[in-house]
Amino acid sequence: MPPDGLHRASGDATEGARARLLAAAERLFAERGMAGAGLREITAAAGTNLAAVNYHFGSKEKLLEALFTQRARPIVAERLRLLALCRPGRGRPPMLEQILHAFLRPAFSHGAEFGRLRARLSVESEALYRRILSDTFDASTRTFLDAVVAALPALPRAEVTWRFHFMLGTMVSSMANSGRIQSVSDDAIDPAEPEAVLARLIPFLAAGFRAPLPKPPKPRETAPAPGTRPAARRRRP
Amino acid sequence: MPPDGLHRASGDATEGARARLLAAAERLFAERGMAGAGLREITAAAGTNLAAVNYHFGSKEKLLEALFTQRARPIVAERLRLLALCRPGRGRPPMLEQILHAFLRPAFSHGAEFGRLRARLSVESEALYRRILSDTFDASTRTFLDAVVAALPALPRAEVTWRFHFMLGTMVSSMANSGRIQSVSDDAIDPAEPEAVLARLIPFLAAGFRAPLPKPPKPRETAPAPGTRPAARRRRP
DNA sequence: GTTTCTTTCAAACGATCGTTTTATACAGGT
DNA sequence: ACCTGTATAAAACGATCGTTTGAAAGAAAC
Repeated sequence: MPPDGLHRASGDATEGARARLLAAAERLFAERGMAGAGLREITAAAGTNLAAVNYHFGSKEKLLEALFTQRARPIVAERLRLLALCRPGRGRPPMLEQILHAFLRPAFSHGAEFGRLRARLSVESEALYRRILSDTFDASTRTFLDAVVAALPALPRAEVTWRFHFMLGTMVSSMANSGRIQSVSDDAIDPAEPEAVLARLIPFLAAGFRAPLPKPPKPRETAPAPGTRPAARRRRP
Repeated sequence: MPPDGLHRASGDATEGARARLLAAAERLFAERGMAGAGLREITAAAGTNLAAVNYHFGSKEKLLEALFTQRARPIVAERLRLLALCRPGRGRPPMLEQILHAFLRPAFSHGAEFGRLRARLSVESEALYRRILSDTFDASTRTFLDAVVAALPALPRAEVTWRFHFMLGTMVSSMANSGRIQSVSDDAIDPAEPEAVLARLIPFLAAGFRAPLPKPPKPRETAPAPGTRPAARRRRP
């Protein structure tokens, strides 16, 4: 019988199996996906029995939830710590680059496997995965959206929100491909080091955030190019 | 017995089953992933028998390959067509925004499901999936990288390559989340329309591409922020 | 009609899936 | 020793997986 609902959440000496299961699940979920990584493979990599996952966590899905609630906490904490350290620029709000650094650095410096796993969940459409991501990262993300909005007083909040989502996509995709960009281009580009990625990513994103406002929505009919399908069945509310 | 290797590749009147299987696979692969979507679910959605996939395509993986080689061709063709239409700006090379539009528009206007499927494969690490993406899109992508390099003569090619990868990540993530951005922010942000996304995405990316060069690599130890450790696991606090 | 090729169908194949069950080993408290 | 709760072990559960088989249906040519 399992111990209790929290499954001995307090620190213990015999946490070996739990920790090894979390590490193995992090690696294999990131490599093969949630549906692709089997419990037998995970438990074999962790050196435990097959039943260990259901005993310690309750189910495969609960294992993923426990993995996220553990790995995300230090990332979110360091983000907020770095954000609090941001000093204002010449004007009142902190420099945009500082905010972006506080947001992006913890995401890149807490393990590439977890970054790949986050990227996997971010393209998932199942409700469980979207809820896990939302529960673990939405609060701090909203805090940083507010900070970026404050740092860009010339832009309306809606526009900053768009660009913030673009930034999230760039971040997630860079985390997913961290360590392997070899395709397209034979240039020496080796984003294994988080600092090397951030040194290029932050100026790129900061310039994008500071881009002038695009022209307001011209409601004109642009004739779609030949061969393009309508691409969307839009539901009428 | 299957007809032959190409399985009647030429247009035929009785292509109903093949086409319906491709459409159903596109939707379900995008929704549940390659490992998550079963052949029974796909064939049921297509209105065919379970054995139809193995008869018409040979295997589940071959179905995915056939799906990509069919869906990617019009996208790549329209990309190159729009690129050829790009007119030079004041200087010699075409405007960066025109190039980005030629690259991004076909990706967003050829079906949201296929965009989500591309996003799924882009975070996959298995060799088959990376090869499918590489075979279908790498050639045209390299052409556009060259065009962007030519449009930004002040930047070294390596830096443009970094930013091009950032752009690919933003594009893929925006395709994956097309139609559902509702998280983070309650602002009215509805990226169902491709043109609405492009109108915001292209200025954002163009400004990022035109960002000044980041400071050259500080070759020595820059003291990392306190508390941040280089991605390793840490001991009990 | 028959013959031949193509496509569809129902059924089954072995393998693997997540989960559960049953039993066993090992603690510490009394 | 005895009991009690915790952790691991091996085996089996039913379900689903991708694939294959062999027969039946359909279509066109003769």
